[in-house]
Amino acid sequence: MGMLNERTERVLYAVVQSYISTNEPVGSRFITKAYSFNLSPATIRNIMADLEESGFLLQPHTSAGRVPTDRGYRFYVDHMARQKEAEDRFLKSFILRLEATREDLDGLLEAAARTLSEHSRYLGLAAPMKSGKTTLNRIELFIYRGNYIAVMLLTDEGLIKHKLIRMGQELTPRTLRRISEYLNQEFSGYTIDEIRFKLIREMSREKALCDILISKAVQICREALSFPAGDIYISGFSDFIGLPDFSDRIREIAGAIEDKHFMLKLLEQVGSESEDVPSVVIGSENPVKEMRDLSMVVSAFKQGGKTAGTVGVIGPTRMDYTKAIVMVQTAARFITEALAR
Amino acid sequence: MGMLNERTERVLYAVVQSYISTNEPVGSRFITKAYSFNLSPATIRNIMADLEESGFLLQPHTSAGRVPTDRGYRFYVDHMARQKEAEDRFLKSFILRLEATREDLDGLLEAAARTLSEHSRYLGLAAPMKSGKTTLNRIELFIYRGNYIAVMLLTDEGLIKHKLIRMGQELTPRTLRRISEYLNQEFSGYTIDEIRFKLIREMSREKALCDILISKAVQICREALSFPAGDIYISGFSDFIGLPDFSDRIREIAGAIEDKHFMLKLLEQVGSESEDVPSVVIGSENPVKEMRDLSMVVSAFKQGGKTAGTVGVIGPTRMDYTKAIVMVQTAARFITEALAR
DNA sequence: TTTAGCACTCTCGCTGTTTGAGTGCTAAAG
DNA sequence: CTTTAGCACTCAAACAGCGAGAGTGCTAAA
Repeated sequence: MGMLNERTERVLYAVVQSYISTNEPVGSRFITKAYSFNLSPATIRNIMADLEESGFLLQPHTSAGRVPTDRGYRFYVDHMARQKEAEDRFLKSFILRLEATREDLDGLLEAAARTLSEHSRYLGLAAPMKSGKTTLNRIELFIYRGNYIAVMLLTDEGLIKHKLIRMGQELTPRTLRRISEYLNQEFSGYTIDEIRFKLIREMSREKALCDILISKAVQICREALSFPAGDIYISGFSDFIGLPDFSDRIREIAGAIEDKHFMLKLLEQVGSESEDVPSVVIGSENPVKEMRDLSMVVSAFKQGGKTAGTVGVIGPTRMDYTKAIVMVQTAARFITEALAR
Repeated sequence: MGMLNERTERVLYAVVQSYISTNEPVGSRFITKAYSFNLSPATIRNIMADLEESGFLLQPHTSAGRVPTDRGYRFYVDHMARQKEAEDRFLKSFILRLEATREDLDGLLEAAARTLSEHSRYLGLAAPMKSGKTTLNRIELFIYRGNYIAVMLLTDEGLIKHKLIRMGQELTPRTLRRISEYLNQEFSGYTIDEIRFKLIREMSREKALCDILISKAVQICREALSFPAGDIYISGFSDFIGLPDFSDRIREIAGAIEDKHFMLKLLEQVGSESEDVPSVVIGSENPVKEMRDLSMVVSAFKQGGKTAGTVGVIGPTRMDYTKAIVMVQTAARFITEALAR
């Protein structure tokens, strides 16, 4: 599997790199020149034929150059050496950008997605952990315009949500305060999922108790927790869609990207396994079939030891993996660090 | 200007309608058949030649059918009769959809944009009034994780914003409450713009007073008001971009749409004049040059007599104006009504 | 094992041709 | 004076044929 002799490997690298930057099938002659092999085109052809046989390359048609297969990219990614200098240059502008936005998690993630996309020209992504896993720090309630209640949820992770709830009748400030105290006492420190669970139990008990106050509280909390899908920041749409790779299928891909729910699930599925180093999913490896000819580089960022969300990049299979990996990794690290402060 | 004889007008309508639905240049023969004129193609040709001379139609090339000019669309829009039945059908599903989301303004607008785009297959837009014009209902502060303050701003219009602010040192709950009281007393009932103005005055006075409390308060308020551009809900990206009209220029258009700041300014510029009936901007009439071959239908919705925001649709110049106008109008009315409750 | 040489294949761009839709004009008919 | 039939004309789009060029695989010599 990982067994290619030195020379063959070099040829594979050359093909991948060249194809990544030009998007043109690459021929034997070109390789000898551009990568200064001391070999004749014929020899390269033999090597390429071998590489094709073992599934790392393929020809779009008989008289064209070779193009990497997904497997070829995979080999490239798994064996390539890190480019240190790219990292440094990127790191600087990245930190510069993010440092400027000392906001809450949302602001940070939005900036991350944008920076990622601007530097890569691919699609930049950032999303906090599925909100169910976040733990509630506290919940605040106010009366608003008589018969509405404004709810503000704060989580330990810096995520903030608000919601307006319409009430049947008006509540006095005093009742509201009591409700608020009850909710905080009962639910602070639990994750949203746990709270949802507890709420269900509470609902049944509540009937028995017939305590109107608690009933109201539970009702408010239920409504407040009925979030829409969850946040995800996506940036770089236009550059991405302008890429020559998808001149057909634009519609389809645009549709997938616009569906935030879908993207979130995608991130979640791919990012789950990642540890310190970003995970790379190449074309056909993608579990989601709509994404079969796209690649993703995704990494998780943490807070207090726990995974707190994901950042990443989506691009064509011929994306610049070296750069993408470095960028995503830097981004994840930086966010982790920023959250730790 | 509005002087075309009955018959000529009918021909113009036929061309516009046909072109809107097929996106193909329309010929004389086709018109006679499809719209059952009791005239020969030759006659129609003469009429069309007249229409071309007066600038309502043009030929893409000599041997092709005619296509409406922007002026042609304009005439069509200004003179067309309302289609009552389309309205009713749309109204029902629209209300159904929006009724389900009894949320705050944000939720309402998002639903509106989506409904608009789904029913039109164009780009659906919805945005609240520029936040500077909204009036502050109240401001709430809490301590969060020691050295952060969570700020929640509520406006009279149902707009809610939150922000996390990092403080140099920790504040006691008591100080915070006093700050909060000060801010509410000082700023409630003013518009955000006014508050910004007052803040500047306060800043200078503050130096003289040397009151640390007020100083802190002002600082917090300043930070809290440093919003990003403002919200706008855009929906239907993928359908829109898949339209055959922009198969080239996709990149450019996608770029413009992605730039929310730009879109917001666009809406503001176009929507300002609209009263009860949506305003229609056709292609070259657009003040913004990037949008010169797109059309927009925009309407404002109100709250308490004042304009509270805008909804609209963007499509190709050959968009279905009848439908778009009815839809946008219904949407605006419905939102106005929903806000009144 | 490498390489030169050669025949072969296939895309791409160019050219010319045909087809068909649609026009404008003219002259006859209403 | 208006409408219409007829006809010549124009042009885009579709198609076929062709040559050039890039790239290959194979064979035989170095």
